Amino acid sequence: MQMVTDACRADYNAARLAEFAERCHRDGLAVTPQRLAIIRALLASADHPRAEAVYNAVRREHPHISLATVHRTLETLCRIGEARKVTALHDSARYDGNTAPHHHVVCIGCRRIRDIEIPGVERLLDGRNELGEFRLIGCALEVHALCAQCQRRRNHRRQKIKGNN
Amino acid sequence: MQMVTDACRADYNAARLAEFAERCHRDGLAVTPQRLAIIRALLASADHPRAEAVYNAVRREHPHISLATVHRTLETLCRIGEARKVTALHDSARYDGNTAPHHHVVCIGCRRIRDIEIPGVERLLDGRNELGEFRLIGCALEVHALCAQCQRRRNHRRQKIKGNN
DNA sequence: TGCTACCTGAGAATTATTATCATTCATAAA
DNA sequence: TTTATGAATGATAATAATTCTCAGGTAGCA
Repeated sequence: MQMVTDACRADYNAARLAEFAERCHRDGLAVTPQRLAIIRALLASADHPRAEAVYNAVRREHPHISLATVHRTLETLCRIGEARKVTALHDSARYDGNTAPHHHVVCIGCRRIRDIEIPGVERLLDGRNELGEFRLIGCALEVHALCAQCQRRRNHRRQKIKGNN
Repeated sequence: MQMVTDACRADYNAARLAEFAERCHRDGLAVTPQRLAIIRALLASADHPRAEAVYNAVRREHPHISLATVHRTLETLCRIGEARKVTALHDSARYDGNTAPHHHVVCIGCRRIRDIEIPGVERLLDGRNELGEFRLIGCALEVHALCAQCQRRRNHRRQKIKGNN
């Protein structure tokens, strides 16, 4: 596992950059030096940085870059599928009075949440040594879906990739 | 599924309130009208409300309650296990340049994130009709664990339930 | 090279949450 | 029942993360 040499990683990152540029052209997005620097910083970081960490990394090359640009660009990268937001679909904390073990379905359109029981999720983690020195506490499965209402809505006005950046 | 009558639900909620009061006494927490109102509002809401929604519900009975109290109390409920935070362990968005399908381990102590491959998660969702009118997009499994460093730290200064509320 | 729409930087605005602190109150002991 | 005391609350300030606004700049195309 993780037998990735530096050369291999460099090749992968170069491929990802090319893919990014290509996708930008396809979607009518400009390939700016800032965007390139931000995706490079993201690819270079082994952890899962927050916007500010990316900002600090990029600032070494682009001392005048704005934090707002980093936020905007990271969201753009997620929208076009060149990055993922690790943390949840919600910008504020949601609470659940149901203390029985269960999971959640979240509508990626309206962000509504519904409980769902999915037996066997915990069992997938049994005897997995990838956890290494981590001691397992529990897990939460977030199912991403589109509710009926949002399906209809999307079918009408098809959302454009370009969005409001 | 969901053949829960109103009477049944009322019984359950009453039991949960009693459980809450008992747990407060055990942990040295005061059973205040505000706390009772907040847990009642949480139990009564079918969705997964944010703090402000709970605030608006509780305000009907307690017009003078403070939003800060609602935030504090919801966190307290989570701490003592009478509620769950649906959304993630992080207060700010984390981004991941790895676009290959994978999941995440999060340390509940230091909030560090690590990628993990867990085959078969998606398969658990195949042919599940609980999704109903939701159209499946994907899913994200967040494994909660304690990293080696945080395990050592916790063994030293054992965390107390009462916290700093 | 010039046009144009998109992108960026700067900073204000917004939103969510937490901290501070004086006052009030729940609890338990007298 | 009264009283003492530490904890909880309300009001508000502070902080933190993110988004908005808009003037000026630049990528990409003709």
